[in-house]
Amino acid sequence: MPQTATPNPQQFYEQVWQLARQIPCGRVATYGQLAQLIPCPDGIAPDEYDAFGARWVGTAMAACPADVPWQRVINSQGKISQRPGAEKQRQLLENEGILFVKDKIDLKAYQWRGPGEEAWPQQGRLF
DNA sequence: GTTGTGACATCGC
DNA sequence: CGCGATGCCACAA
Repeated sequence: MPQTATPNPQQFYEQVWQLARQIPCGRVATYGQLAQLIPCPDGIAPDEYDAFGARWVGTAMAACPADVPWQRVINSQGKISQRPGAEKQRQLLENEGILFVKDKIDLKAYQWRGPGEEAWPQQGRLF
């Protein structure tokens, strides 16, 4: 008899953080992408999770520890979400080798595919 | 126990 | 292509 929608919300948060830590340098991931990479919690409908899981990721990232590269997590628009220090985040991403085009980055080239891509054949540098 | 807000994504105009 | 409005859950006061 489920009383709460998410039995272990905090565990879900740890999943997000752990997944964010696996993002290699020079790569970025979207909130929706992380949400899809994480299995939907027990008792949650897949469609519901797919629809709003991204928001839980955002909430989780809102309280992410310092060892999490939150800077590599952006929205599905390929832009940096509205948050204090957004400009600094852009600098950090540029420092990793990510090129910004009109405040946007090419997710098609920089979006992280998922666990397993962390080990790139060449020192993780694209060019 | 209730109310308000949020580091998103999607659809419509 | 840009902007506005919508919907879920979780957390803090």
